[in-house]
Amino acid sequence: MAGQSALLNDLKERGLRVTPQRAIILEAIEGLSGHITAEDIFGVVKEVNSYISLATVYRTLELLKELGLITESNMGTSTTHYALKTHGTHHHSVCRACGKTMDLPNSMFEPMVERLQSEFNFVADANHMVIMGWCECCRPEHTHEQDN
Amino acid sequence: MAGQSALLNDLKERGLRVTPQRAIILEAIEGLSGHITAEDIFGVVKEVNSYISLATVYRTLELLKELGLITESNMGTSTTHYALKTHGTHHHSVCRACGKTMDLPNSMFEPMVERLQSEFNFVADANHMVIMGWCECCRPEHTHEQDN
DNA sequence: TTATCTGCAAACGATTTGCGGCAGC
DNA sequence: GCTGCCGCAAATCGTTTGCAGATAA
Repeated sequence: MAGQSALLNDLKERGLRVTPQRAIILEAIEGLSGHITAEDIFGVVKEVNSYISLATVYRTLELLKELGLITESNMGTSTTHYALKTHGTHHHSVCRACGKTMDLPNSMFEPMVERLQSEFNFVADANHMVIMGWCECCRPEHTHEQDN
Repeated sequence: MAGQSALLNDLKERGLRVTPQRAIILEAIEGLSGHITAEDIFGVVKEVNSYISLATVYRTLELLKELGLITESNMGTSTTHYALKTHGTHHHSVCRACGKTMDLPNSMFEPMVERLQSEFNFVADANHMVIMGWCECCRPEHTHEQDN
């Protein structure tokens, strides 16, 4: 909508080449909000130009990761999910049984993040944390025995 | 040392076959403490009997997972790490830069786990959580801009 | 005996890479 | 025109699976 993608400007500033492929891929990433996979991006990209290869999508994701513009997260599947850093700080729960995900507010994690910092000198990557577990519907029996 | 592995007894009780392969694999898992990979186990197993295949290691891990005797976790690499449920409740921080891991006490997460349960009806898998971030030595600049 | 387990090797899905050609700058 | 980028196809890595033979119960 802004005519020029914010990510694209970032590339220019750093002296990297702005190619049509990169423009299309970056636009796809900005269009698909939330946590997306390389295949999600590839799907959108193909509709714009079917000659762009999946390898280029991966290479661009790798680049954006290095530039610190996107974050990677593992949602419990074999596929890596990506999200824009600007997507805002929030987190996810993923049900191990049914796979359902929920958004969790940052406030849920703030106290823990602060304690990690003050007590362990560890700066948690508090952008897109993923907590595995079981949702309301899928609670198994062996979740009670957590008291050792 | 105990003559009979606890895991092995569990298999028997459930009417599953106790094969030499399983005995060797279970012993290896109990011998290697902490978070281990399929290859770690395979390495130990091979020294006892070099004919046991990696596929059997994976099949046994799958079985133990189904029985709820081990937990799986993703430590930020492409390789899955496994740990005995009896290993005790504790968690890990993993540095995205240098890969260093630290053990974190359960107390660090308890308040959060309780809030997840009471406010979201979500039972977190609070056995071996992994928090990605940056350790003392590797703190990058872009960890300061977390105030949106 | 017989259902379960095994080894092997091939299949798998996600991701990476080598290479020759192409195109931003 | 140089260098960085691309598409392609093959390689990689961790993990899974089909099958036919072996073996615990």
